Amino acid sequence: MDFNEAAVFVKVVQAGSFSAAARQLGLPTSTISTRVARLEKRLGVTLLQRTTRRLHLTEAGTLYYEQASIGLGYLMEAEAALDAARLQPQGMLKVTAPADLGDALLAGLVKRVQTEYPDLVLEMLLTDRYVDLIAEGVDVAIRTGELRDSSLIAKSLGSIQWALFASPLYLQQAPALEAPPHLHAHTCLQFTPMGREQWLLSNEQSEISVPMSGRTLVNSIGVIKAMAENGQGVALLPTFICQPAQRSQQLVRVLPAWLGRADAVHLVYPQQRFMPPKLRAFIEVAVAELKTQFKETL
Amino acid sequence: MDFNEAAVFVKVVQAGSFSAAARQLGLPTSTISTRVARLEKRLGVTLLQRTTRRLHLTEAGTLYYEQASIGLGYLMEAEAALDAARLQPQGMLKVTAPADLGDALLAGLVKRVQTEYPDLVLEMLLTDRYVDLIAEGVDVAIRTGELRDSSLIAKSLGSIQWALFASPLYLQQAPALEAPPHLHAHTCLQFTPMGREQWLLSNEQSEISVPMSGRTLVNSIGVIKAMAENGQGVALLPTFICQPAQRSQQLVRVLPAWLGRADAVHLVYPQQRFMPPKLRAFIEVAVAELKTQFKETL
DNA sequence: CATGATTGTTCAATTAAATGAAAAGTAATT
DNA sequence: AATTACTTTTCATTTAATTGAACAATCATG
Repeated sequence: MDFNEAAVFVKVVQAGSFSAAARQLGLPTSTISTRVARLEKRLGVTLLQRTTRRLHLTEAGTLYYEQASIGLGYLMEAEAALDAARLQPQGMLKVTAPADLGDALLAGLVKRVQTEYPDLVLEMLLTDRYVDLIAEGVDVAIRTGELRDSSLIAKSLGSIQWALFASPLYLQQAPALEAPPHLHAHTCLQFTPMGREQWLLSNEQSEISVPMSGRTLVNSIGVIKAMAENGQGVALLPTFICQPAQRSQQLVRVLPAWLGRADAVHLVYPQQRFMPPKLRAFIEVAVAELKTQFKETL
Repeated sequence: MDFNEAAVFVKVVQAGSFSAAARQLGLPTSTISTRVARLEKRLGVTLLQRTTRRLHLTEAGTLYYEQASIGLGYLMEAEAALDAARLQPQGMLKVTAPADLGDALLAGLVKRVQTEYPDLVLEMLLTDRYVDLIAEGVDVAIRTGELRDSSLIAKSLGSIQWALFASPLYLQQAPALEAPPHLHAHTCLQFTPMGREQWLLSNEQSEISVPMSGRTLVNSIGVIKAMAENGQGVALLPTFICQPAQRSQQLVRVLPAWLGRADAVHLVYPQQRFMPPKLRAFIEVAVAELKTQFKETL
């Protein structure tokens, strides 16, 4: 079954002659002649009666032409629809990110992307579990930490710096906190994925492991931040998330010379032959927006 | 633009894998792979995301598939419609014939054709003028006399024998009519297309030309026959047309040893690669029916 | 964990299609 | 009536597509 023969036949009918069809299709007349003849042979009917320098569609030709031309219209429509979609970023883009990346950060990202590309629809999938992008039909992920899947393309966004925070009220009432070992005398608000046993802190000279009592563990950075603001203890949190609370003096840095770990942040997406415009658009905006939020990776 | 690529792509989607599509299409997997890749390159988009031994239709792929599969459906429908039409004679068949071939003969022909092929619709174009079959969209002609267009296929039906007829009543009252020269004493009812000047008559030994007075000329065989039956004169008419009148003794042969000309009769139709079923059916029945009506050609 | 089966991709050899040129036929123009 | 222009068809040469085989990766089975 060769649909290109049908396409040539339909064009011949529309153009009124083999020669005119050849000109319109940019093909030699011998190609037109051969393809129509081949179609007639394959179908076992005469579609065009051709003598006296003129063509006459046979009844079979008319029957075939009516259906075939509609079909070809759809096929061309299919390509036109793709062309239209390609020229501007539009449609649904599905993004996955860690649930605790920070509401303000994600809200800001969505706002900026959709301001620049009004036709884009974003579906954010915030989850702590590993997401298989291809299997789940997710276009792009924001991932922190070490990357697992080497078949994906990764684009660095910087890194998340963790640091110690507490409220001024808490610090007024609490024992002195002048070095990391003093933390064992304080209420430590632990982020469960960070680990239950210890906090690793470092300064320019050294690194220290502070054992944790494990009394307060929450797997939500937002809840831990709120508890810290309420004076319920000392928290180890991403610095970029606490910046607004620092400005309003609800939180202050504790032991500022000592830092938690730094987690790399990447955009990751599947390798594919042709980059969809909406994905390219999203990546461009996300990089511009998020690089300002995270610590520059050295 | 290569629609066969689209067909392969659509089949891959429907089958769920390249390998399954290859089996269903009877093509090697390398052909499937190459054609889909070529389609993606030509369209400039990724239609299928293919990793981990599974396929995922991209959004572009979905967009394209929806339209393309409808289009291909129409194209296959076009072929199916032709297949159905080919298997039984049906539809309109346009036949041209001389206007004066005889109502009974033509009525009989139409009746027999349509009895044997109930789905055939016959349009009879009875005319004296030359009909260009292809230009006028006529499928087949019954032609008498010498053929003009050698590009048509001709199938002999026999020949029309012209002979002298008159009513018994006329002959009772008229002068003796025992040899062709006696005709000048009679009223000769002339069929204009036969010629205005003379009647050519022949027997086994010789041929004679009888000059005509030209007083009664009509270009309708039916009218001449009716006049002869009314006793208005002697007519030179096709024998097959007069057989019923002979049986009822309204007409009798005059000078039976002397005959007019014999006109060959043919079915003629355009040469074409594939004989439409309805034309083949008509020819078969027309030959069977008409050969019994005309004198067998030696 | 090793093996076999299945997937999709790539490449050199084979096969098929496309093409330019020429031919035959017809219509339009001079 | 002769010439020119245009049509469609055919064929040898050129070009492109198809294919079998091999490869790499993954899944299912023992």
